[in-house]
Amino acid sequence: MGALFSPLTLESDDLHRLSEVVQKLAPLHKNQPVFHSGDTFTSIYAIRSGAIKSFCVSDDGTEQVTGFYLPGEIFGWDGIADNRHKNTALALGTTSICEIPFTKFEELSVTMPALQKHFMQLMAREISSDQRLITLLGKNSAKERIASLLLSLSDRLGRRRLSPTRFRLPMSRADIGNYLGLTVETVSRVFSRFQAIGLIKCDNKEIEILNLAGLSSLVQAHTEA
Amino acid sequence: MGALFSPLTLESDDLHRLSEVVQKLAPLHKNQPVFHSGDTFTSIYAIRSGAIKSFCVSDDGTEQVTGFYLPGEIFGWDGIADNRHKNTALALGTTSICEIPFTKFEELSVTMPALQKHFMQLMAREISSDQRLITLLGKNSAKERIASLLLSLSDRLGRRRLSPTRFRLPMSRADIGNYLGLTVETVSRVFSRFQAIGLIKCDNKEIEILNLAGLSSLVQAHTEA
DNA sequence: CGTATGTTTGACCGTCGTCAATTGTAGTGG
DNA sequence: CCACTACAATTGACGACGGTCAAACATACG
Repeated sequence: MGALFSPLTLESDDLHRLSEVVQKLAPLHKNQPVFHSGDTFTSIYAIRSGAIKSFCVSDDGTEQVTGFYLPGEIFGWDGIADNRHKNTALALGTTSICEIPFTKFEELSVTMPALQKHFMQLMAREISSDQRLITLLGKNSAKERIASLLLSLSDRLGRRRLSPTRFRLPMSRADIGNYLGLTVETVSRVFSRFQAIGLIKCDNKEIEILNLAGLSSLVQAHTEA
Repeated sequence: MGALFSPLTLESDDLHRLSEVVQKLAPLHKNQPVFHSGDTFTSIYAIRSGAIKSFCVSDDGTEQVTGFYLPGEIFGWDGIADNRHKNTALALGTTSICEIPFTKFEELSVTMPALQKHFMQLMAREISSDQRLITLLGKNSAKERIASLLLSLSDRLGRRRLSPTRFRLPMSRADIGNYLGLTVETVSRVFSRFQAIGLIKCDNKEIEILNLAGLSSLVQAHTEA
C-alpha cells in the first residue's frame, strides 16, 4: 500500500545526477525560514536532517499547513507557476538542507529529456498526494486522520532506515491540527485515547507505536469494500 | 481574488499552437466515460460544451470526486506519473470534447521550451487549486464550502461569456457532497437555506444567484483579518 | 405510464469545536 | 541554578453542526 502524504524523495538515478549542482546550506535552527511566501522562486531543497513545515496564508490571514518534510524528502517547488513561492517553509527544529538551483535544473532538462519527464512525474505525484489528503479531510474522522498521519510518518522514517515505531514528532499539536483540519484539543484528545487503548505510547512529542496493525485497521475503517 | 477550484483553461498562445494536433471527438452522452481509472494515459482533453466529472476510487472502494470541468477547461492529465490514469472521467450530460495527444505535446515541447515550462505551470496551478480545496475542507463549514463552489462555477462560467448568475448545475447533489466532503442531505439543506435567505433561487438543478455579494461574504466569514 | 433515481425534509444523536481552567514544557534573565 | 514567564499540551463541560436513518416527494428515463 502507498503511504499517505508521502512527498518526493531523492531516489532516482536522474536526480542523483543533480548532486553536482547541490549546495549544502548552513544548518537552520527552530522557526528559521528557508523561504517566505512571495519570495522569488530560485531553488528546490532536500532535507539532510531535521524537519520542515510548509504553509500558506490565505487572503484573510488564515494559515494552512500544506506539508511536513522529513530527511531525504524534497520541498520548495511550489511557485514554479509564477516564479514566486506561495508557501512559507520553516524549520521545525535544528535542520540541515541542500539547495538545488532551479536554473541548473532547467539546463540539465534540455540535454536530459528524461529528467524533464521525471520532474513532471514528481509533480503529478504531489497532486495525487494532495488528492489523498482531500479524501482524508472529506471522508474521515479525527481518529482516522491522525492514525493516517502517524502511519505516514512511520512509513517515511522507516524508508530512511530510522525506527518506524519510536520517533519524536517534529511538529506541534497545533501544526498537526492545522494540517488535518482539526483543533488542538481534538488532536490532544485523540492522542490520549490512542494511548489509553494501547495503540501508542506517547510522552509529549515522543511517540512509540505499540500496535501498528491496530492503527492501520483504523484507517478506512468505516467503509469496507 | 482568485477563484477557488479553477482548473486550467486554454488561453495562452502556446496552447493555441496546439490546435493543429487537436481532434474533435464524437459527442458523449450522460455517464459515458472519457477514460477509466487504470487506462493507459495517451491524451489530455479540452471541453467544448457540456461538463465532466473526474473521480478516483480508493483501495476500499470509496469514490472521491476530484473535479468538475466546464467548457474551455482542460482535464485528463493525471496519470502522467506512470502513464496510467488514476481518475475516471465521466460526462455529466451531453458533452463534446477535444483530444490532445500527449506524444504530440511532448514533441512540441522539445522545439518549444516555453511550452514545457507552461505545462509545468499548469500542473503547479492544479496543485495550488488542490491546496485551496484542502483549506476549504479543513477549515470551512458546509455553508462556506457550498458558497465557494457556487461562486467558483459562477466565475468560471462568466469567463466563458456565459451567465454568471443563471445556470444549470451539471452535477448531482451527491456529486457535490462527495466533492466537498458532505452528505447529500446536508447539501440539500444548505441549498434550501440559501434560498430561504434569498441568496439564491433554486429549482432542482436550475440555479439563479440573487445575492452574489452575500454569497461572497459567507466565504471566509468566520476568520476576519 | 411506471419504475428507478435523485431530491427534500424531519427527527435524532454523535463527533468535534468552543470556552475555560490546569498542568507541563521550554527558553530567559536574575 | 533557580525563578519567572511564555508557550504548549491536557482535560472537562457544553453545545452546535452535520451525519445517520427514515419517509415523502420530484424527476427522468425506458
